[in-house]
Amino acid sequence: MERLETLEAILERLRKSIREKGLKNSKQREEVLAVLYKSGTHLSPEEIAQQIKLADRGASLSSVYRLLAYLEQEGFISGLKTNHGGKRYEIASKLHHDHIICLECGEIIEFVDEEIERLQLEVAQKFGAKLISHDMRLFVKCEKCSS
Amino acid sequence: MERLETLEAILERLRKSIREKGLKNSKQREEVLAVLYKSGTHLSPEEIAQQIKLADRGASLSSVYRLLAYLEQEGFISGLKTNHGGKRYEIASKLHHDHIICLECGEIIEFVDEEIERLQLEVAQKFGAKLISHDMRLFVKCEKCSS
DNA sequence: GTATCTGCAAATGCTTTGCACACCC
DNA sequence: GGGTGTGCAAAGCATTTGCAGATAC
Repeated sequence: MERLETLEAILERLRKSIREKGLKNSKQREEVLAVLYKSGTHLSPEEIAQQIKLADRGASLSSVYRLLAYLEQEGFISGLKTNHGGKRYEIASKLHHDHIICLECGEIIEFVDEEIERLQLEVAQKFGAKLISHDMRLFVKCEKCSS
Repeated sequence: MERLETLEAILERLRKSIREKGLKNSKQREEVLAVLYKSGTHLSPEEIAQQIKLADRGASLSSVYRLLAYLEQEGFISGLKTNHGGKRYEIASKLHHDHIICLECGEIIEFVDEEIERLQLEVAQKFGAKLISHDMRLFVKCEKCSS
């Protein structure tokens, strides 16, 4: 999925947001965001901690959990519940998309279906409501797991 | 949401399915199903164990987990991951539906759009996957909250 | 300087598993 | 009677929390 911003632009937004809240920045916080940006996929907290360990002196798993919670709350990343293992995270600065999740191996596929998007708008209208956002997950048995 | 079957009919299906697999029935297994049928809502494993305790001699929490896993796999019930706490279960014998949720007042509207259902099947197929189930929530500002 | 952030280890919450006994077919 | 099912207690994971020391502003 293509990106909407450069990593540097996102980090600038992060720094500004931290400053405005009177918080303090840290290398670890930026690293978590950078790792998610570079990977482009959905990573588990464990995987993120591993990646940072490679790139740098590292971040403890508990810090990664704390940082992820903060970054998600601030809208820099978004979490996704899987059926296999725990939550996974991805950078929020991507084009809108929905998810297909394999119930057996946990693989995640991103997709957009314009027709469904249009129908969702219609459904909301039919009930006199204004559509703000949506969350759609298709749970499947993927190609690999079927063979 | 209205029910499609009586409890007795579901229990009959369960007994048949158990027989065909060469398994053995148990009071606890039927109780789990009965509790979910009667409640009509989403219950946690803990709540289910509590309910059975009241109605009967009870079932241990670990058995409830085992029974829920079996019943879900066999399609008698369906699990739902919540944001806080663990999984919750509901009887599968309800009409399928999705949810429209108002971000302001929290109102929940149930709906089904056959066209979207069809497209979801198509999307999964396009990726070579077999659709098992889906979860779709439309977040809106409802009619009342807009005026 | 001081409030926030970090790492560690222990605690927590939900779920699963090993084992001995109970029960259904 | 033999194979399933059950309850109990212990183990397993993912996640959270308390605390002492490190660090950013």
